[in-house]
Amino acid sequence: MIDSLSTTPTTPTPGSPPTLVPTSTAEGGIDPSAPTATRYRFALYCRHRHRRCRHRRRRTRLPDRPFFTAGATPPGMSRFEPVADRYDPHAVTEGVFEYWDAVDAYERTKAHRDGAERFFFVDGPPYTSGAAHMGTTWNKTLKDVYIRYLRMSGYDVTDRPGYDMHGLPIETRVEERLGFENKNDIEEFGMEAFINECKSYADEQLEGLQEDFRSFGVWMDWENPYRTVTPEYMEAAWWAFSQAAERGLVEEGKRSISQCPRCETGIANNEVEYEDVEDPSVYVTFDLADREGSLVIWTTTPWTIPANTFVAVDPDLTYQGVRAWRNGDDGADEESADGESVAIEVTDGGRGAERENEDSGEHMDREGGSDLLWIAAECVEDVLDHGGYDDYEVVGEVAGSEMAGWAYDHPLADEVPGHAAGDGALSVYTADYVEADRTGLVHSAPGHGEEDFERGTELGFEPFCPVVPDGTFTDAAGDYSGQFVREANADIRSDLDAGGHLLADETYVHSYGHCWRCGTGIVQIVTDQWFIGITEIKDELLANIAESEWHPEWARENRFRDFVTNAPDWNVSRQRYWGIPLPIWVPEGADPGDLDEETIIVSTREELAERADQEVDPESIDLHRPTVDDLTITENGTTYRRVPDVFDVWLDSSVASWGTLDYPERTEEFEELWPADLVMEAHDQTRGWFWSQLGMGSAALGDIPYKEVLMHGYALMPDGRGMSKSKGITVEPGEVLDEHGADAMRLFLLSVSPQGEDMRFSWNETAEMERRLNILWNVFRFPLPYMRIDGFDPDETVLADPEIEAGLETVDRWVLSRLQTTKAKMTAAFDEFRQDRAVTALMDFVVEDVSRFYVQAVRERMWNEADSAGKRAAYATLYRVLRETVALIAPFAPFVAEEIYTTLAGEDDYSTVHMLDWPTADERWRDATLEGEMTVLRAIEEAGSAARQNEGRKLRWPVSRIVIDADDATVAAAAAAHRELIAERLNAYEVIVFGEDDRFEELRYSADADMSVVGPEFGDRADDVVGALNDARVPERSLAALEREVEQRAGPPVGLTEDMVTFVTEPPAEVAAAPVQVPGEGERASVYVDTAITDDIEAEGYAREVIRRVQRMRKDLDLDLEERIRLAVAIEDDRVADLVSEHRDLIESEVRAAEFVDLEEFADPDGSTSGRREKWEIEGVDVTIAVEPLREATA
RNA sequence: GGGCCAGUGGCUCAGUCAGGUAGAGCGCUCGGCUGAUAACCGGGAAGUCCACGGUUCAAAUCCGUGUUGGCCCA
Repeated sequence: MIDSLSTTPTTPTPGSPPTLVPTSTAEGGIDPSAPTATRYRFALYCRHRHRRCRHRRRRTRLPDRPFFTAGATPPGMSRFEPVADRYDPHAVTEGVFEYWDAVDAYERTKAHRDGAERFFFVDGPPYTSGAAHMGTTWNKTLKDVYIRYLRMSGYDVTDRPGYDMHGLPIETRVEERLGFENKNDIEEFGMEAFINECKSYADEQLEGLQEDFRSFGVWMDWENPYRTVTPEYMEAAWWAFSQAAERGLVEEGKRSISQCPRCETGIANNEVEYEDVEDPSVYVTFDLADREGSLVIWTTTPWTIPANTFVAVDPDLTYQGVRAWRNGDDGADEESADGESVAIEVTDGGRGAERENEDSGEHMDREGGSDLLWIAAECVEDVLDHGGYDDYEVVGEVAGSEMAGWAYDHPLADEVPGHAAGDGALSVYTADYVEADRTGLVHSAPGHGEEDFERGTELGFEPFCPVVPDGTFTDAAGDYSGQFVREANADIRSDLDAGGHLLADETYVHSYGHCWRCGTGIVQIVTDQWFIGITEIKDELLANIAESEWHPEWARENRFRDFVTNAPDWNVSRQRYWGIPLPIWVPEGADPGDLDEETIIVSTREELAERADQEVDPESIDLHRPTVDDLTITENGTTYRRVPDVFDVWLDSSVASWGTLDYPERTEEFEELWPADLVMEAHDQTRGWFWSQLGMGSAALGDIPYKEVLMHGYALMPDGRGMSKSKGITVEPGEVLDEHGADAMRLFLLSVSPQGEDMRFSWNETAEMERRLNILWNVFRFPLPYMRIDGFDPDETVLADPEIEAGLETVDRWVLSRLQTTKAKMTAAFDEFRQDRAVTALMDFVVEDVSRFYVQAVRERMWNEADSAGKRAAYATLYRVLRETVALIAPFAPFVAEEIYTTLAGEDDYSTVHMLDWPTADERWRDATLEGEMTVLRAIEEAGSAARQNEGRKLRWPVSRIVIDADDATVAAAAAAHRELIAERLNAYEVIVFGEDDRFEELRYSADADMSVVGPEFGDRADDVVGALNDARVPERSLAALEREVEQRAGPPVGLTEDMVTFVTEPPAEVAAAPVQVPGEGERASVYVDTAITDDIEAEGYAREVIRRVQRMRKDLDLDLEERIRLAVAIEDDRVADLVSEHRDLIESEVRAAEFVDLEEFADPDGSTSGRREKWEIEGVDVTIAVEPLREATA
């Protein structure tokens, strides 16, 4: 089955350069050596958007096409080759899938870590029904990112995926498919045929899941998953069960269990799903046998009354005997005895009240108009309201303990003649499950309820259960024989009513258990089942919990510990077909109920072959039913037959930690690796796999099977609702892949905390991730043309070379330092299972630091044609940044990482990015001071930008000077240290910094007057004083200086105080100001931008306007980067023309103009052929620009 | 019915452990840039920190009650 998915691996070419699919087509239409051709990289790229590309991907991989072979392209050709203009996730994914196939990337990556320290990860097996939903997708993506990270960190990681393929869910799916209604249909169809159907169904689903997981780039061992249906896996379960049996933990016996009447099998507590349903809510009177009056009980399951055996009371509760009567013609909601009006809440719309009216005569007759009822004291009024009584008086009061022993008559004695009787039955007992709720007396049927069963066993009652596994009454139920229990409710209620025992008949909405698969309401019955005695080793379980480390920690300490503390014995037997058969053989004809002592529990196929009476080949036997059903064992004259049950499917996955290692068939890996280093599942698995593994591991091996747990949450809808396939409330992973691609989807899923909290899926955020990948793409493709033109060789031009290092500029050192900090942050985040923080750190680095700052800062250097130390240093820096960034993003976005890596990598590099070591912070390149300074500098830049903007001065126009007036020494030092950079970023001729000791002396201060203070203070002088205040400009921010100034104007004495004025800073004319907000520190400086225009500024401004337009035209003409042009610029303003001509050299070099001529000299004055002529308006001046490529013009 | 987790601008979340002027990205809006160009940069508006009560000089943060959502249990 798995084989059908396998591919013939291409023989790896050792040392072959990592080239993507070459860009020529099979037809050879394009010369791959032509460096400027804009060709698409992926020869077999499929443009239509398909749901999942995987099928086609497989088919298109044709090994006979030579260009699929790694290394087919001449070495070096693919390095720095042009890439698509825009990040196209589908194209990238397609190409990378093909590349991975071509070079066997996965196999090589694993082989690369052969012999390294082992890391034992165990995959929690998804159940094979249905496709991967968002939750499974999130789960597998998380597993993938950690496996990839661990591999890059040097571990040899086990990555065998698993599939949970047995069990009731698949049986019910197959039953639906075949149109079956119950077990009978299966028996008629034939067990073997049915099991085969189940197997093919599970296989089909498995295939779909495998393809789903691959489609978003999960790298696990898809060729070799563990499957719970294989003989070796089933043997792992047998072995474990036999180990538990050896410890004496396997028991058989009667238990009250939850039974699904449709599936006709017992189900585990954790398979019961609770749903709100409307049930009968009846108050029933049990007439006392040896004294006057009745006990009142309440139940929502009238069908359990035939099995009533005793009534339970709380020994410490006070019970009252009350004589109650009805007025006869009143409704139910009259006044109660104490005169207070009581509202009666009935959910049946008052039918109870009507009935009471009709029947009241009967009660009146029987009890002379009143009833004597025994009820817990605090429940009296409530019960009487429900019963429609109008008044009452208390005639007796006893403690519950005193009621013990009171006998009563079975209320359905006539209908159920075989009811429990004798030996102390039908009387009152104390029990700890009684509460002062409803009536305070509890109808107890040890043949049904779990607590009733336990208390009944204590009291020595043989459980009376007149119900068979399909939920129908047996003959023991008398009149109700053959009826389905819930359907008998109506008859039972009317019989109770007829007998005068129905005090109130209402309905009640409450949550009630249902079968997790088919949704049928469960019935609680007592049957013979097999158990693992978990409760016997509860202390050990709790102790073993402490051996595991959980993320988040509260998951273990609260949720899991509570669950384990309350866990009952594990009912592992199911009366079904599609599962691992119980390896239990019992003596033929032995009585069920006490079999533990005489059973044979087989642990392996080998053992089965040895002990079975029939010929068995341990190599080939299929352990499923019905094969094993026919095998008998005869020893010491006794013949043993297998019990027909199969295991609870939870037992299957509980043995995964050794089943995945094929233990006990193979022992070596188990001995080396067990227990698991890490498991990773959603929080529903506290009751599921985390629990079942703990139980089975402890029972069989005395140990918890995993050391570390990452417990993540559920995938929710964008609006916070839970997803539900049946209700059509889902976000389908396939849709997200189509819309945004695998990398963006993964990045979103991984950007959410994996620690216990639910994830709301967000289309917006996923789109945002795609956008950020596009930014990464742009950052990556930006230097490629320059690197190519300049023949940059990353193996020669390296940072380690002192000459290169000498050429590094501040921004280079800064971005390298930021890279180190980012690596350190990411590693720390990964190590505490917060890969979401790692994503954030990386994306911030790429977007904020590299794209928004570094690339902007180095553009000029790269564009310069001349070779320089600075340019080479920039190449080396950006190359290093990109190479490491791509390694850092590889676990998260494996496709785009590969695409970028293969473009950057050379012959000596690994063939896939995923073979790289996880980059670690190199302290040599880390400079915390520089990072701090640059934070300040960027704040200054922002302030400068804001100031420019306020003045309407574009960045293209230089400013004469920028003044930074810092409030503290750190900021002043940072600004002073990077004057040049600030000048460059803000396009200023000069940057002046003032610190604490000296101030920007051109500043003046004015003051705003507070009229509410100044007015009353100065009376009729107020106008003069305020006038003077408004005009005053003082060189320092002091009250004294202000006062002197004001006194000069308004005449002394003035006497200003602090509360009268607010100082306002007044920069000189044409100087714009803005505050500098340093992140995390607040306002630390002011920036002043002098926007006065000079001839120099105007000249350069116009020149840059011209340059920009010429560049635009080059672009429009689709000229190559290096193409020389002939240029003409005609400016219809002589003054401006003169100014611009001052910068002729600048223009020539910036736009690569080889000839600067007059418009008339153009070969084609219209610019309609090779060149272009356009008229622009720059700051109100008309400018005509003509451009033509020199090559064409001279041709 | 009980337990655990969560609730912060329109959206997604940080900040809560350790109380001290509420932050980011997206979106919106205004502007800028222009050989990264369907990209990029800057400014701005936008918050009852789920509600109520308590502790405190001071609460998004600590405590209590309630409420909404998710998971688990009965």
